Amino acid sequence: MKKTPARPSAAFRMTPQRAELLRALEGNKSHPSAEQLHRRLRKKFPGVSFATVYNTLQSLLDIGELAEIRIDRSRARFDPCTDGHAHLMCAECGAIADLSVSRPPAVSGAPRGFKVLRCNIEFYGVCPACGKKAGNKEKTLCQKKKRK
Amino acid sequence: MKKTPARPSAAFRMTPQRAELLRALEGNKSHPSAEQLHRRLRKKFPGVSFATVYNTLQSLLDIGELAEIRIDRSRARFDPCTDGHAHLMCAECGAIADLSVSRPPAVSGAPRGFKVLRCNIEFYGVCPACGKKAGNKEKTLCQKKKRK
DNA sequence: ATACCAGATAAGAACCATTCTTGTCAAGCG
DNA sequence: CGCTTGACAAGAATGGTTCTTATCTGGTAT
Repeated sequence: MKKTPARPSAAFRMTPQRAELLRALEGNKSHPSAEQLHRRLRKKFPGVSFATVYNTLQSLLDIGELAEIRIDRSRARFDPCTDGHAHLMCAECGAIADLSVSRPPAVSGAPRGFKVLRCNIEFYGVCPACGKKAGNKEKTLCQKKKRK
Repeated sequence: MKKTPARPSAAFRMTPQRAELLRALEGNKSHPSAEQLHRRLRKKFPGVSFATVYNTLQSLLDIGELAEIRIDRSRARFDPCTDGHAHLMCAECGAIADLSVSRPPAVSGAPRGFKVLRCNIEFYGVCPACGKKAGNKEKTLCQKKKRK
């Protein structure tokens, strides 16, 4: 007469597609976007749809096995490492690097009664490779770049 | 034979629409979205288009008179105060409050050669009003909320 | 075993903030 | 005055993400 728990508390159900997506994420330090993950997944499962990628990513986010990074204004990026580290993104090529926060920022002016749940720290800059390129080319080419 | 500077170095050209938008922004601590600004602007100029709002906002961003805030994942928010303060957003109602950073975070692991240009610090939480509401209602209602 | 059911998948439509395009207009300058 | 530049309006286009609908599948209860 129970409500048929059936699957143990609706845990993450493993499927071949999901396993491959997990494999693509495991230890991945490149902070891939949904599109990149979809491309990679399609190599093994040519028929896999974008919805499957988004659904799986959402499930992983729900169970806390994945972090969504919003440092890239034009699309979400994902990080299998979920400790609350900071990120540094190259404004030119979009590469994202990890940073560990050894000392959290001290803030003032926090409205009373605001319950803080999470903190994001993001840095924007120019990566070594792009910095080198900028040394050669004129800067005029890099100005209006908004999306990749 | 000069390149006809015409207007003094392409400065920000004032128009009634722009003046009204500036008025809407001046001292505005609510971090409005483009849509909110458009609504407000339409009260005085019913025919004003979204493109005008975006164009003007972009111009203001270009000349550094406005800051774009990305703490709200679903839309850009704007802040007439451009010093690099931090923000705190209520995950329930979307309200954004200001915070001043009295001590910048210390980070390690920064890749060599990365030239840092800018830093964002964002906090997410629950504002006093929503915290009170959550005390009454069940939490089940607030789970899937993604966009307003 | 077999029917059932929750969840997974595929395909594509829908959504929506933002950007782009096109044409028109106004203002400053020569 | 005509030219040039930039503002404006209207709407189309873009593109990442979400939603919908219709199967499919694998574990569970009977």
